Amino acid sequence: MRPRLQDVADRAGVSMKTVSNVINGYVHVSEAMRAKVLAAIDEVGYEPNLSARNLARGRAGMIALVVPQLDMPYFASLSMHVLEAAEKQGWVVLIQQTRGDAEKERAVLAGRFGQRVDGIVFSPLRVGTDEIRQRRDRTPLVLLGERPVDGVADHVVIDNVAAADLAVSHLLDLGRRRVAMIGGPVGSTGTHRSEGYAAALTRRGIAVDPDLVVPVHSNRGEEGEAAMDAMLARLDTPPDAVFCMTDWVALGVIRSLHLHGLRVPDDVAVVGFDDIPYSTASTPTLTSISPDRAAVAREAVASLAAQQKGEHEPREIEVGFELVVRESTAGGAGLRRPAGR
Amino acid sequence: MRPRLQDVADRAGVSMKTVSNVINGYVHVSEAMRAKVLAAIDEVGYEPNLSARNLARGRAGMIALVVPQLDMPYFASLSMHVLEAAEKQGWVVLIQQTRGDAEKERAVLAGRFGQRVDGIVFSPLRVGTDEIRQRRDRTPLVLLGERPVDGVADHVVIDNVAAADLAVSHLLDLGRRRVAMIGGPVGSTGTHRSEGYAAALTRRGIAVDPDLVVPVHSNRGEEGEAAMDAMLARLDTPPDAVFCMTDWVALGVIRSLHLHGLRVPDDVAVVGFDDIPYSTASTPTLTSISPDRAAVAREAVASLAAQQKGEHEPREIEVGFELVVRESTAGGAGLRRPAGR
DNA sequence: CGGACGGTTTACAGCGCTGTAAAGGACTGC
DNA sequence: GCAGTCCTTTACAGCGCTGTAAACCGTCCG
Repeated sequence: MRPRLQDVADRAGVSMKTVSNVINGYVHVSEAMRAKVLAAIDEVGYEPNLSARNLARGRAGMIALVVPQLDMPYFASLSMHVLEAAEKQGWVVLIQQTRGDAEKERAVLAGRFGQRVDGIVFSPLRVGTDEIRQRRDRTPLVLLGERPVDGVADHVVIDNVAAADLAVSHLLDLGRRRVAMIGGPVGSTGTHRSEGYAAALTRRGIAVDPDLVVPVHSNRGEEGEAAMDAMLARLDTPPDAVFCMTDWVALGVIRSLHLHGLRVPDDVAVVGFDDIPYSTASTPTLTSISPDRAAVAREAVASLAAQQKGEHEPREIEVGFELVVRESTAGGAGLRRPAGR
Repeated sequence: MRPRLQDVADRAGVSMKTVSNVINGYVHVSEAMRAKVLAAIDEVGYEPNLSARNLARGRAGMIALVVPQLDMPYFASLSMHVLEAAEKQGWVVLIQQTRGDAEKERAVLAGRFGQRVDGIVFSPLRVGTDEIRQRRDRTPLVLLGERPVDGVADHVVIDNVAAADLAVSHLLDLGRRRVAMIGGPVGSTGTHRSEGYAAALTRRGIAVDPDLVVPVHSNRGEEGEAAMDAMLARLDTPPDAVFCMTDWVALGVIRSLHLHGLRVPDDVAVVGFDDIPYSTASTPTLTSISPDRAAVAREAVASLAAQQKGEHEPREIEVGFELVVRESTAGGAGLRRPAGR
């Protein structure tokens, strides 16, 4: 079997607890003792058993991150940041995917992690306020994303209304007037962004034209392309700008425009949302709303830490975003990578 | 405190072990007893403590997945598949990033997971055969990726030489003769792919032209774009095809070609590697080598399961790939999504 | 020189669960 | 009616670690 604490203790001729003290960096251990124990640890090749430690300590040293799907660029990037933020807190991260399955989401709330984790960072697509309120599990929980939570748990978000408003206002500032939107308002994901879209137009005295709004049912590029195709087939005059719910959709939209002989941004300017890494590799590079994902991750982890320390009043935590202007709205002249990273 | 097994037992008026049997689906429990216990579990709101269970069972029910960086599309997608394959085995997954840091990679080998996991899926960038051979930790380990491992541990790979050969042969089949390569051979990542590139050319009696080979130092699109820019600046006649080490690099290359007024694929055909999701959203869509990631994940998890059952002879496990032909080599006529998904 | 004191080490219980082995009951066949 | 058998339930130790409290030990001070 693997060496245990007791084996090290025997080897060094000390008590188990002293070895434990050395391992955990307890201060009042003499230098001689420390050296002797460390040597013994090395000799027997000891590694602590974390299950046992967790049981004894009553803490897991681990949090769960629950996201819809890891190969979606937004969640991949977010996960990366959560891993980093958690590491700084001394937590390792267990990742779980729901694929938007309501049953799996409920299982998360029902305590499927069984005290194996000290907290849960959860990005739900299906479960709502009621189900969250009724959960019995006491594991600290923090929610991400746009679904409303009505103060039943900590919630980290960006102001999607303001972000969409900023994106659309940017298009209007460029002189565009027929601004289409691809990707809303069906499904709650787009609700806030649709709201921002409408707000920006209304402020300039432009009415929302239903002909210029096409919903998509996933965030895939193909969906964006098909939606743009459909819109162009329907209209006599194409829009002069498009606001897209996500960057991936925007890439599809650009593709559609290109295949219809429309130039981006000369004929049609395009803005995306999320600022995925490929924004700078596409042709043209993509203007996009860039949420501060690092901040989302940091705040989420901080929330769990606070809850673990006993904080219990649910908070709504807002983090920043910025508009990164690239070729798909600003064009190519001297702007090959205008505000890129 | 949270309810424990004993609390449920008291409530139901049975022994702890019977409750345990019910929870673990032990067969020889009478229906009446099962119902009584389940009711008690529900009444007190019991959830098993997994740390305690793991300690008692001597198994963790968890594996670690160690990758360089989660926001790289290849690893994001791979991670998704590993999560799914692990779930089928009843394992949850702890994810850790190394960012290619040699120290962190060594820590993985040194047993930093301390029996908290039943196995490790590791995609190393730095550590080599020797370090792996010398590790003392006995946790089952399976390696992914192209670094050679000389039979010191299970290893899941695709045949990168054959894959690159196939990609380049495809370009040659199209009648291209000046086939450039972006992304090798510096750094071991590209070695096999470079080999396949050379093999395909040689087989047709074409010599490798060093002027047509530009290494890149990361897989970012910007690097690909810069590399292509440099090559075009250097050459009198541009290549008529480019084989790129990754899709992301290919997107940058296409961008560079576009900005130099070269048409893809009419003037220059482009092939990528990895088949990232955006391959179908770019303009043009991208021809690419598509490794069977699901198989990689499946085999990796199966390897850990086998090792846990006592299997000890390290194996080299090869999984499949395919060439997905899209617009960047086949062009647009009737081929808008030629061999897409 | 005795007692108080602070630094250092130890003994031991217990975290919550499961494996083992054995006890308890019901049923079977002779 | 009794032993043998099978199904069901229980008792208990122990997984490997840490927290608590107490023991130990040398030093300092009055």
